[in-house]
Amino acid sequence: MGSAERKERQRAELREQILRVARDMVMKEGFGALSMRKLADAVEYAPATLYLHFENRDAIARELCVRGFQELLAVLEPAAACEEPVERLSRLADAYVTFGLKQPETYRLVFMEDPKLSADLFQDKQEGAGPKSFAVLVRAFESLKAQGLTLDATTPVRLAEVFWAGLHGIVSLKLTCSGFQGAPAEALTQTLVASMVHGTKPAKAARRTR
Amino acid sequence: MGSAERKERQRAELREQILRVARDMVMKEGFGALSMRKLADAVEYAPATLYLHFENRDAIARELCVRGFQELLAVLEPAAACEEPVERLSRLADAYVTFGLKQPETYRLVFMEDPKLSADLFQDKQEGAGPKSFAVLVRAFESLKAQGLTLDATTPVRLAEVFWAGLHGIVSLKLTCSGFQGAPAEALTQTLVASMVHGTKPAKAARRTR
DNA sequence: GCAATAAATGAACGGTGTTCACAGAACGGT
DNA sequence: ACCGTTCTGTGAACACCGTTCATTTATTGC
Repeated sequence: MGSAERKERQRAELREQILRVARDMVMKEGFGALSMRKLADAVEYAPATLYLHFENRDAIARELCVRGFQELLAVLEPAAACEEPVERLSRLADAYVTFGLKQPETYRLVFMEDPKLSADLFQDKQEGAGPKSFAVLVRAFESLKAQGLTLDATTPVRLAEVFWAGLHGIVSLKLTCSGFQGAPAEALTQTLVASMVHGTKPAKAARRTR
Repeated sequence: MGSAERKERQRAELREQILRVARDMVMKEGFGALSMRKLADAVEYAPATLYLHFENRDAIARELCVRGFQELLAVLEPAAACEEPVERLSRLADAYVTFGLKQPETYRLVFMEDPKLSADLFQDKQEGAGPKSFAVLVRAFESLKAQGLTLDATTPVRLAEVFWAGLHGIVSLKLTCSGFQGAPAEALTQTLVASMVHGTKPAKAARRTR
C-alpha cells in the first residue's frame, strides 16, 4: 500500500534532481544558457517530461530564485550575530558582497534578471528569505540608532533600504560594468558602511575605508 | 563623381534608421524582445540585410548602449551646473534616478544586461559618456570635500564610486524587485545624499530626507 | 491477466540568430 | 552602348529555442 507514497517520493526526487542540475547549469553558464532541451538532456529525459514537473522555464527559474535567496540569507545570518553594531553592519555588508561576487550568476538570476522572477521573493513577510534578510538589516540600523550613530531624521527601515541599494549597486556594477569602479569591492563596501554611520565616533569605520 | 558620397550617405541613413527603429523596440518592449527578424520587418528589409550594417545583434545593442549613456549624460549635465555642492549632488542624484525610472528598458540595456555590452562604455577616458558622467560626480565630491563635507579619509573618486553604486542600486532594485523597497525612489535618493554628506551642518540635506 | 491510471515521449509549431550562395542594380571604363 | 566589376539585397537553409499534444509505455489496483 505504500506505493503511492513511494511514487510521490520518486516524483519529488526527480523534481529535485531537475532543480539540482538546473542550478549547476545556471551557476556555470548563467540563466540565459539554461535551456529546457539541454536540461532535459542532462537529466536524461525528454524535454516534454520537464513540463510534468514545472509549468515552464520560468517556474524553474523562480524556484532557483527562492533557493538562491535562501543561500544569501544563510550567509547573512552569521554576520548578524555580531554584537557591536558598526562591526555587525560591516560584516553584513562583506557577507552580502562576497556572496554576490562568488555566485555571480545566482545573484544575477535573483536580483537582476526579470521582475517576474523576483516579485514573489519579497512577499510572505513571515517566511520568505527576502523579508527575513531585510529584517536583519533593519535590526542592525535599529542598534545603530540606539547608539545615536545614524541620521537623526531617518528611520532604520529607510536606512536599511538605502544600504541594501548601496550593496546591490556595488555588486551589480561589478558584475555588469566590471571596468567601471576602480576600487575593489571590499573597499567600496567599507566606504559605504562608513558613509551610513553618522555621529560622534566613526573613527573605527572610517579607518577601514583606506 | 559625387555618387560615391551619396551612396555613403544612403548607407549611413539606413544604418541610422535601423538604430532608430531598434531603439523604439527596445524602449517599448525591452532588449529581450528585440529580434533581428522583427527589426528587419519593421525597416522593410530582409533579415540578412541587417548584417550588412551590423556584425550581429550585439553590435546593435552596443550602439544603443553608448547612445543611451549619452542621453543619461545629457540629463546629468544641467544638474552639474548647480553651484552649491550639496544641492548639486542632490540634483545629480534626482536626475540620474529619474532617468532610470523614466527609461527603464534603456537603463536595463546599458547597466544591467550583459557585461559584453557595457564593457566599452567606460573606456576612452576622454570622449566616452561613461567617464564623462563619472567625472561629473567626482567633481561634485571634490567641491564637497573642499567644504569639509565628506568623510575625511576617503577620496572624492572613491566617494563618487560608492555614490554611483547607491544610485544604481536604487534604480535597479526598483526596476527588478519592485516590491522590495517601500519608500519612493526620490526619498531613497535623498537619504543616500544625506548619508554621504558628512560634517558640520548636514541640516539642509537631512531635512529633505523626510 | 486486465482495465485504469500515471509517466514519458516523438513529433510538430512557431519562433530565434546567423550564414551563404545567388540575383539584381549601379557603377566606371572603354 | 556595352561590359565587367562592385556593392546591395535576398531566400533558403542550419541549428537552436520553449512549448504543446496525441500517442506510447510503464505501473498500479483489482
